This record gives sequence, structure tokens and C-alpha cells, in this order.
Amino acid sequence: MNPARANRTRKRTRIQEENEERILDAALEVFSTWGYRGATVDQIAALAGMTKPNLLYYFRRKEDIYLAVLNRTHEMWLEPLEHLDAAGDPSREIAAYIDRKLEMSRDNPKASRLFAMEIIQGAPILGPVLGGRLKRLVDEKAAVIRSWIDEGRLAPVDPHHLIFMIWATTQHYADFDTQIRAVLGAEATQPAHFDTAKQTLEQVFLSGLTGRTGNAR
Amino acid sequence: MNPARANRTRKRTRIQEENEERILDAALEVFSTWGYRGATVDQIAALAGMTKPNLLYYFRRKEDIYLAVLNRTHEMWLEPLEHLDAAGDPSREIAAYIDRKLEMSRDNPKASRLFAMEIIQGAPILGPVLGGRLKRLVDEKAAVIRSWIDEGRLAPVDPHHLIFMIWATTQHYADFDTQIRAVLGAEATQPAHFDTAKQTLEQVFLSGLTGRTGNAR
DNA sequence: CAAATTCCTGACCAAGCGGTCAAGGAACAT
DNA sequence: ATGTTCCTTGACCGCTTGGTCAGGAATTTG
Repeated sequence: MNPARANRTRKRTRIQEENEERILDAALEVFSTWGYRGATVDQIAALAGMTKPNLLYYFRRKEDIYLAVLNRTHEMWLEPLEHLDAAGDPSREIAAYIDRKLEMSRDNPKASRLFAMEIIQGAPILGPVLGGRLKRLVDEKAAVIRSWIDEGRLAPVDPHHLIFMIWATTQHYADFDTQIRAVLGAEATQPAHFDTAKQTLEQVFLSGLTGRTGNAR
Repeated sequence: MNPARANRTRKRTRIQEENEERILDAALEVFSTWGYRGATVDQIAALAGMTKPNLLYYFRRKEDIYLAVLNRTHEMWLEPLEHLDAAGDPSREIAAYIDRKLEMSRDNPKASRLFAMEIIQGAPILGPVLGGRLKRLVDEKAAVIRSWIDEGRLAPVDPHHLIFMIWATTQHYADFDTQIRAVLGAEATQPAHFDTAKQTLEQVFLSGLTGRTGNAR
């Protein structure tokens, strides 16, 4: 397993740092749109403003680029759920979780689409993470939600599927952005409809889970 | 614009009918997993049990296969929303809509993933449909929902975003099937967790929109 | 059953793909 | 400024890709 020539270097240089970042930015853009097989190294190199052999000086193989960009975004992806606090107020915690996920969809839609593509393709790389760390994290937080339900502080719903619902609704705004823009039409530009989305999600989830109404009309 | 040789034929033969169907089935499988660029004609041909030149006898170009398979599934995709009936009971109508969408995710996950890939890639083909027929349909049904809200029969939420929420939560079970299986683990096989999903969705949506609780615990 | 038509295939092609390499240019330490 | 290390590139390679084509095998038609 030969490292890229750039990594045979004594220490990390400034140019290395810069170029690897440019490559990963470009790779995120390209992989998140075309998927692993649909993306080409030439495309990534062009978007990063360099020649293909130059790119391959930093990442020896296409797969290495993919792994690197998945790794770079992977933590950010798991993080929001980790902050769900068993000691907090259920409604507030769930609302805050929805907010964090929605912000991720707005600020980093490419990362969301990258994971969407990876999972639709059967999660060839992320598979072990899904059944490992992610499963453990979800099971842990599902137990928290279940305890809230048992204490009568939340309507009785299946905690795992509640988490799926929150993932689905929030990530939808990143993954299906094209469709949302087309359906909303000119009426709504991006920053505006995210606020409406946030209100709608919190309204439905919170009153659906606690009986209380979130935002009055 | 030369048609495929099979279409230069006088009338549609039995063999044509059969083979085109086999090709479209295979194409749905392959395109829904790999996207347009990631899919190869060889792959589709192999899955359809024929040679590549034989496949190209029926569809002259890769793009023609993609268009045909999108067209074939396109109606099915729009249909569930069309049945939302302004004259019906709001809760019942929304529950029925969720059911139909969830059934589609269970019975035809590949079609769902095909559209997901197409939209993530910026809807190069479906774009006009999204801003055209789909937008008109959604606007029409959003008006129905708004009238229900104005009559006080539904909590005040943005109708467009409510529809997005239903799309997101139901399609999630098709598009992210891999992730759901990984997270649920061995505990849940497919037919079983769809029931739980249905109950959870209806509970959250219905009590979130009407104050009433869907299924008691 | 033969003639017309439809169906199928191996061989092939140009273009695009991921990846290599030798060699020249920049950047840097001393 | 000079030797050393790092960076960049054009030319190239073998393989896969979408697509063609001539001709033979099946099937349908009279």
C-alpha cells in the first residue's frame, strides 16, 4: 500500500495543505452530484484547478479521494444527534435537534447529498459505520426518548422511527433542493423558505409529540 | 433522429414487448442504484439476459433507455397525491395519502431511488416536469389543505412544507433502506418495520395537525 | 415450406476512463 | 547561490465505455 508521493514527504507543507483542501472541496461537489462511479478524476481535477496527474500526486487513487472526503464530513454528520441531552426538556431538545439538522442541510447540502448517494448505492464504504457507531448512537438516543415517553413527557411513538422522521424531513431540504425550488417556484428564495420549513417542522413534531402547539399562527 | 431498428418494424411483436419490458426492469434496477452516468449499458444488458448489441437493437442510445424508464415510472410517482380529496375528511385524507406513499416505498423502492438520483443530480430530465405538472398539482393540493386550515379543521401549517414532510418521511423508507436496516439491525425485518413506520407517521402527523391522537398506545 | 421479416451476435471502433512516468520547474534550507 | 526536496506536467498505457455493422439465426407470414 504505497502512499501518494505527497505523503512520502518529510512534513506537511503549506502547498500540500492548500491543494488537498481544494481537491477535497472539488471532490465533495463532484461526488455528491454524480456518485462514486459517475464522477471522474478529470472532473475533480478541473474543478480544483489542476491537472489530473497533479491531483494524483496528492491522492494516488480515485477511491482514496472518496474515502478522504467521506472521512472529512463523517463526523459532522453524526454530531447533531450526539447533543440530544437526556437531562433537558424533551420538547426543547427535539426542537434543538431539528434546528441543528436543518442548519446542516442549509449550510452543507453537498455533504448531505454525498451521504444520500452513498447510502442509495448500498453504503459500500459507510456500511460498517451505519451498523456500528451510528447504530449504537441511535439506540442510545432512542432509549433517552423512550424514557421521556415512559415518564409521560412525550406521546408514545416508536423512538427509532421518530429519529428517522427527523432525518428524513430535515435532510430532504438538502437532498431534494432541486425539487423544492421547482415546486415552490419564484415565490420563495432559499433563506426565506428555510424559516418556513423550520416553523412547519417544529409545529408538526412538537404538537404531534406533546399535544402543545409550537408556534401560534 | 433515427428510431431503434426494432421500431422500424411494422407493428409491435410479442418478442419486442417482452424484451423491452425485461430491459426496462433491468434498467430501473441499474439506474436507481448507480445513477445515469454510473450505470453502464453492459450492466443493464447482462441483467436483462442479453448482449449489448441486442439491447441496442431495442434502444439505440443509453439516454433512450433512461428516458423510457423514467417515463414508465413517472405516472406512478405523481398519482398518490392526485387522490387527495378536497371533499373528504382532512385526517382521513392525509392518513390515506401517507399510506399510499408508504406502500409505494415498500412495493417499488427502486422507482423512488431512481427519482431520488435524478433529483440529486439536478433533475436534468425531470426538471420541466417538476416545475410544470408537479408544481401545478402541488399548488392545487396545497390550496385544498389551506382551505381545511381556514375552516379550522387542521392546525395552521404551511401546506407546501407539509407535503414536503410527507414526501420526505415516506420516501425515506425506500431511498435510505440500507441505512434503516443497518440501524434497526436484526431486530426488524422489512414487513414488520413498515407497520411500525406507518403507525409512527400517522401518530405524529395526525395528532400534530389535529390535536387528536391517532392510535392509542 | 419458402420467402420476408425480425431478432441476435461477434468483431470492431473511437472516445473516455483511471492511472503511470520521466523530466523539468519552484520553493526552500543552508 | 547552490544543492535538495517538493511540485507540476505532457505524453502515454491498458482497459472500459457507448455505439456500429455485416451477416447469420429465428420467427412470422403467405
